[in-house]
Amino acid sequence: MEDVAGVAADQLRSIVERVERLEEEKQAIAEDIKEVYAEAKANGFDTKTLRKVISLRKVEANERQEQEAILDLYMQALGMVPPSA
Amino acid sequence: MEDVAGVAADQLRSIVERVERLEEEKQAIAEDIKEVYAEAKANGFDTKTLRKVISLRKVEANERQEQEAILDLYMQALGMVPPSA
Amino acid sequence: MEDVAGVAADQLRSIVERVERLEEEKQAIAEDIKEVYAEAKANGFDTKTLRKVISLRKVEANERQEQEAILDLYMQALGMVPPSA
Amino acid sequence: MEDVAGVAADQLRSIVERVERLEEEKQAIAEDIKEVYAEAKANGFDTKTLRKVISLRKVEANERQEQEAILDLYMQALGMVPPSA
DNA sequence: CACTGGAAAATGCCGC
DNA sequence: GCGGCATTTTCCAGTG
Repeated sequence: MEDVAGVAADQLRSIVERVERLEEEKQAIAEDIKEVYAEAKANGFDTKTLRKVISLRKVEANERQEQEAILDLYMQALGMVPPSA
Repeated sequence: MEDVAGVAADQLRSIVERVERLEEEKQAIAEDIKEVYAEAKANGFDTKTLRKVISLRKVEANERQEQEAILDLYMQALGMVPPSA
Repeated sequence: MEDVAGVAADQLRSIVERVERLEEEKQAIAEDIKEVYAEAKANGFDTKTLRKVISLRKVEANERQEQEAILDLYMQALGMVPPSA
Repeated sequence: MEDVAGVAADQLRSIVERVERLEEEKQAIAEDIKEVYAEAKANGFDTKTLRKVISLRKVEANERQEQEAILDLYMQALGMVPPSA
């Protein structure tokens, strides 16, 4: 018989490590972002406004994406192929 | 001069792009994490418990940090320097 | 009927008042806490360290809770029921 | 000699206990507020909008207060007494 | 698909 | 007055 519990334990350890590793990376990037804002502030930019601008751009990007998705849908319905991806 | 309405447009663009790039990376990592959980689930692990385990480990690490921080404070109060960093 | 623009005005007023009342109480307590710290400072205590001590105690309590929560999860996973509450 | 360290320890304990007690009360009130929102939600109100309304009222209250403060200032400058408080 | 719980963002506060 | 930190609020993903 295989060492079932041992295998599960190994898997578990692997999962936990992978997640923790990824979360560390994510955290590191979050800190990079904070640094960018700090630098921007040091250069006289208002971070609150900056955040709002970036947030707005994200919303617009989402909307654009949705519109493209709808467009693709229509094109598929018409038997047309989408431009690229 | 490249200023538009009194702000350095180039700088602004650079900041926005850097933040957006970093946020994309962050998002990509978040998706990687989701994949790990999905795979774990497919292998029979209970994701809720997994998340709790990882959360607990984080809390424990956090407590260790807090203890160190307070130790440093005590040492400062006693006029001792904390050991290097 | 007391509805204005489709909403129950009386109910709305009641909700808003209750929340605002509670927020006032909360704020009052926050000020009490500040007073305690101010008094402590006046008696020669270092507030930063005090805050850290209290914070650490909170983290410890929190970890205990997390451990109990995960224990419950394990017991559930093993088909055992947690001991009442 | 008085038991200096002992006295300080007593004071410290007292401070910590008072703060923790107050924070518990604050937390209890926070939970009451959540309950009010939950109840409101159960009655069909949109909590996000409710929060916004209450937030707006708070801002307006602040503004009113500031205006009154200015008014008091002017009245003092003119040798007039403020109405009550 | 609504709800709960946890992560992220925003705000306010304290100390320097 | 500002920078960092803690709290609070908001948002979003996961769950049932």
